Amino acid sequence: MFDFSLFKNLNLHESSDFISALSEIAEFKTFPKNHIIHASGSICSHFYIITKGIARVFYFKEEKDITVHFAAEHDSITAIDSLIQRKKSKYSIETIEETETIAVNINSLELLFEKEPQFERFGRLFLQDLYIDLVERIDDLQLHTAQERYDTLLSKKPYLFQRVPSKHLASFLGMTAETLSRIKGK
Amino acid sequence: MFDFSLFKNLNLHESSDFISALSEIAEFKTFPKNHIIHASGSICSHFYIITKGIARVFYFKEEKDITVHFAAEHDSITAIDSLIQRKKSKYSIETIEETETIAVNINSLELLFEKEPQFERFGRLFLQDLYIDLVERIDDLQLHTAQERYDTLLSKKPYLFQRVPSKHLASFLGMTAETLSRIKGK
DNA sequence: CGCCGAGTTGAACTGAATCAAGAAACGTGG
DNA sequence: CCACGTTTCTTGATTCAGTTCAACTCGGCG
Repeated sequence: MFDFSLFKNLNLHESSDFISALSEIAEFKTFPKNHIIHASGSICSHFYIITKGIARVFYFKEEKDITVHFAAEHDSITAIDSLIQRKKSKYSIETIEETETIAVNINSLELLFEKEPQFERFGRLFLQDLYIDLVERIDDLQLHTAQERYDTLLSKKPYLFQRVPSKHLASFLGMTAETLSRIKGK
Repeated sequence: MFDFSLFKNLNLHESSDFISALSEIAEFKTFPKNHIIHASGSICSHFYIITKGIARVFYFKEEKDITVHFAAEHDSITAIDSLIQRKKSKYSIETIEETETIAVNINSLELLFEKEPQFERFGRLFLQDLYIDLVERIDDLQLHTAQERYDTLLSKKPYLFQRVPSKHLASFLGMTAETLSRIKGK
């Protein structure tokens, strides 16, 4: 069985049955640095829990590479639009460091939800967390200056500034690389 | 039984059992114009499906009244943070016109999910729709000009421009009332 | 009729983007 | 392990979209 305690969104006490079931449809996968785990335009087949390393979700908007999500140890990562709508994803997933993951096949997960409806609960709770994250991100983008957005991210996820190229941080923060550089220089 | 065909997020063919169950925990409620249905700082007890009228979700950020959601006929409205986290909401809900709703008690809904886990599916599908909406909103705010955001909303929900005061549209679009006025004036 | 909030219009200001050029870091092959 | 070319980062000058502030108009309602 996999060690799902590595995944912060699961509460082990409440969900050991689910974890057993999950283990049966999961497998270890390791990817080298700067590797495209999932390419946009295809349906994303897996949901990944990162046990080591760091990765990002991004897409191209008018030729610009926009990062929308970072995931490090204990985080999960997937092409969320594909997972939700079961259609080709506009997002790609790329490792930033060499990355070790527990990969859960999404079709198998759907089958599990059908067979054991009580596990739907975890799908819902997981989406709820994602939703809250997204709401905070909107607040941030709509109501704060570049400096404030930088400060917020720095306090929430300081390790990103050590491990991720600035250009990706800049697009994630909704500013140009130049602006981020100037903010850092102070 | 209530006519849930009035709610676009439910597919009647797939979910008639769920609709029967939902009907038993729902009731009609009508609110006058400019009425606060739910006040921030309290836990939101209901989830509303609007059958007539229009309402908005808003909150105060540094004294400014920010609208984050509009709902008209066939839409649902609730204080989403309260619904998800079962805690005091930072959002308020206010009618813009006289509004008729089907009100579903959230505690009853939770009990229903516990008793009939197969209904969790609807909770998940509903959240998925919300999530997709939110992702589109982030894209919009982060990557488009005020003019483009105006154009997008005008094509998606033209009726808002007839029925909602401009100041609320402006805050929803992430711009000042002055900027919106200038854009409209062209 | 007069008031007040909402909407409009103009002028000045500003945060951040763009454009440009140079410096530093990176990885790739010899 | 170094040399080279490419990408990333920094720094400066300029521009621009959108905000702020202020004055004025309009429309609804007591």
